[in-house]
Amino acid sequence: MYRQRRAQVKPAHNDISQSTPVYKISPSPPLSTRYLPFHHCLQDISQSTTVYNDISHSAPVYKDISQSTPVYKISPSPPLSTMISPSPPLSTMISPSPPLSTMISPSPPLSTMISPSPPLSTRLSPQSTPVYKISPSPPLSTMLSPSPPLSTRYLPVHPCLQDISHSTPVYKISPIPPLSTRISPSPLLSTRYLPVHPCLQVHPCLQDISQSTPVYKISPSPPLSTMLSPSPPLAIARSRGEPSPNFGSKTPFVCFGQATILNSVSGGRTVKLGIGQPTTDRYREEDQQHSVAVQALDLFLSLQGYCGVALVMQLKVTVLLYILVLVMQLKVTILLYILALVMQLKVTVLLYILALDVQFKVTILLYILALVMQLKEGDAAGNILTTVKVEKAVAERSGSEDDDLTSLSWLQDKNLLKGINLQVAVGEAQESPTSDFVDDSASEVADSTCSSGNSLSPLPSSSQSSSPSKLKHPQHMPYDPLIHVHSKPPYSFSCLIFMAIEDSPSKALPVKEIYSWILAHFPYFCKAPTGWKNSVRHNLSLNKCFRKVEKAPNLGKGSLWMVDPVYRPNLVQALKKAPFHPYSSLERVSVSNRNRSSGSPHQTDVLVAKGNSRLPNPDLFPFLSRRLAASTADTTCLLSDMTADDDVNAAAAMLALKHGNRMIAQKRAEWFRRIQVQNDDSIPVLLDLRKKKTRASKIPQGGSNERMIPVITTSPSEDHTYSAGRTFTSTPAQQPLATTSPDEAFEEGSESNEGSSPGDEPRPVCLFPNLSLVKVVKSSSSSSDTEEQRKIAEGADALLNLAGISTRKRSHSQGEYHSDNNISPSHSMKRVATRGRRKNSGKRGLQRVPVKKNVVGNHPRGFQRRKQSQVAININNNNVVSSSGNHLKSHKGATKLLSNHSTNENGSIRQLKSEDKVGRTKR
DNA sequence: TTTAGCATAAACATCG
DNA sequence: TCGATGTTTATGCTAA
Ligand SMILES: [Mg+2]
Repeated sequence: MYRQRRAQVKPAHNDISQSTPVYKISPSPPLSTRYLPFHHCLQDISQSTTVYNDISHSAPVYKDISQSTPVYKISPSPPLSTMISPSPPLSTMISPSPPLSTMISPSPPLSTMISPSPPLSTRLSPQSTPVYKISPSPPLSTMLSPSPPLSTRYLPVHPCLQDISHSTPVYKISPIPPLSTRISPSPLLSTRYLPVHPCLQVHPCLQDISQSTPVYKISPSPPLSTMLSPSPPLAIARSRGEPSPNFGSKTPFVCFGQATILNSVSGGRTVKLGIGQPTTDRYREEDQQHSVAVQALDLFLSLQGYCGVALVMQLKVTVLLYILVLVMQLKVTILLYILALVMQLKVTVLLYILALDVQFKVTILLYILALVMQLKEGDAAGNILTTVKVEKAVAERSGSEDDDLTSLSWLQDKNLLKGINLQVAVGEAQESPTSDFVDDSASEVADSTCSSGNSLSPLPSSSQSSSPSKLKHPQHMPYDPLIHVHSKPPYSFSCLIFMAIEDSPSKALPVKEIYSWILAHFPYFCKAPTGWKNSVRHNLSLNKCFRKVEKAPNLGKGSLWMVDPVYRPNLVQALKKAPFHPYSSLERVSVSNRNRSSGSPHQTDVLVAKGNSRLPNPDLFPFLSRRLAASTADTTCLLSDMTADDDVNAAAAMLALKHGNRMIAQKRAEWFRRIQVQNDDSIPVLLDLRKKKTRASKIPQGGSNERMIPVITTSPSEDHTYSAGRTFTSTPAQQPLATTSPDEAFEEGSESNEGSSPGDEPRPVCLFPNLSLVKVVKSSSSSSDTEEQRKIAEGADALLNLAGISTRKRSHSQGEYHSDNNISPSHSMKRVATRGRRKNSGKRGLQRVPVKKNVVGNHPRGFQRRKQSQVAININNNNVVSSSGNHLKSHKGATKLLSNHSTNENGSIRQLKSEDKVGRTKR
């Protein structure tokens, strides 16, 4: 089948591959930015010869492989994310022109790669026949304890290796310790192992290179999301309107249906597999190593395809590097992209492979990192950088076979997806180690209407790209915004905005920058309908968590938006509730594994706070990571110390502060201090930007000892949404200090008017039903104010500042137009005038006729309902315009209406909606 | 069924 | 005048 497809490869690809150096990855910046950078262990092996020389020169001391004593252990590489993020274009790295030494940056101490620490030479013993075995210290069995049969993970060894092994040292390449072990101590690492494609199944030639023991193992890679998310360049490029990385015919990587072996850097030949030509025949004309390589490659290719093989071989020295990358998409195109890098310098070589798949609506990326150590005698010039790319499209696939191939049926065949109906719900395949990757395609299946079936281009077609999936990314699978560009991010706009602002150095961004950030980090929006910008603005305006601050008039139009520090914890919490918040990916996997093993595969969205592991990737979110570090610590403290009733505990802490209760737990105080410090960080910015809003003028201090602290709730209902204002429930009567004008009285009441009504439904923060601001009186009796107290007081001050801000009615409240003279009085007057004009002109309110898309007959859908709701709107508007909050409160029905409306300003007239439904039902 | 949360669309105003 | 920005309202969907 695959051979057939290879025969169908477009000539253009062939031409390109022949006319341009294939190994020159891509001159196109967008594409290059997507490539993975060299791992540090790849860097400059040529210069860090210390260790290698030891090894190479002391070849005779090597132990015999027969002794099966682990000699080398290839230590796992650092988190891939650190390798990927700020990478220079790979093209610059892989370009054949520069010598390898120039490509390799200085010294990644190989010693750091090789563990345990004792020098290699000390652990090597001479042998007459230098057969080297590179194996990890722990037995494979211990490393792979709960994992599927090892045989499924072993890399095949081509017979060519056996031959070479006869004359040259054969190195046994030990498996890399699971990356996950470095990420999380989850015991269930096996579930993270990547499946091995059938073509990777143990080949007979694998058997017994030396001891009939498995030689290769594909080390599991960390979650893709953690590995691949960082690549902002691509997203940035997209956000700037630059064309998306084109894997089309101009890119040498796109060699559909053919395999290309590149031997570069050392001036090796470039050998290509001609389309439709027997690859083996061609390569038999090559020299030995190429022939071997080709044979191996051909073998793998002939085993069903879907695999990429990277082989690096050097004469008389054997290195096998093997990597599989699998990309699948249902019924459409499959792009398989593999980059394998192998460098040799007398000794070890690193193999590095990136597999990338970009596919419309279905994107599966498999990423595998392989490390191969290689020993070679003498020849220091034997550096070989070999890149093998096998890219393959199955656009022509049709019929059931396509489905089979694209629906991970081979996984089922291999019992990796036991009994999972991929067609129905691959997402159910939680038991599969590949479910994380499978689900994407599965999730896309539902709305996949793009079965063009003929799209060789890995990029989505125009029609495809115009209709990105509006379905949110499924929660049970890792999400990478840069990979799942067709899945709606599982973050709310609030979270997106929050992340954007937090990721900015100044913690304040204009809306345009927020757009840019979102575009850069979530390319989904590049092709999403433009309404999302409206949503962003809408969210900024309506969400109390975000505050508009004036910026210098010469900075252009618009304002800066920043996170209200008061609500920031809510946003943080909301972000953490997101299925794949930036700092959840790592632990998420372990949690997921845990759940899988415990038989609760569908609870993978449950996040477990695990301290610093929640921190965002600093490469991804440089500022956000720093910024959230403190809050993470706070949260960790909270989560670890506080019970589920965080709000209650927080409130208790507040009470303790209020009463000077020294009984407050040390950790609570510590947390509070941290909050204070954290807020102190932000307050100056906010206050500075909000100079016109002097808290002192609005919030009576009530004496030097009195402080008011906002109660920060963690109630889910008050996270960060429009109703976040409920967090600060305060009524004029009960919070007179916070009210200096009738307008403000209404504002406070309008936000939580039911709070003043006895018997109202309890609210989460109703531990202090009327206290959004808790007076904290610095205990005069505590004459021996400790430093801690002072800090607490400062924190209280800071929070008081925030309270001063928070107690002010925000601009989105119409009442503010009357009362807020601090922000641009002229502006306020304009607003007032505008509102009056609006009302008089009748453009709004009752006479506004929303344009509905869905109409029934000649009437917009919900016509009657709208008429009814408009009455409510009228009521509401009247109320607002007259600022007669009390009037509404006096009206029971209206109070109820406002109760709903005030708690969810966006969900306006829900009460009427329900009433209307009832009415219609009656009718 | 109700409610809250969220998204989306749209109208409209303001401003550079 | 136009586009970006900001506000507000309306409505639908979904999950709890
Ligand atoms: Mg706001």
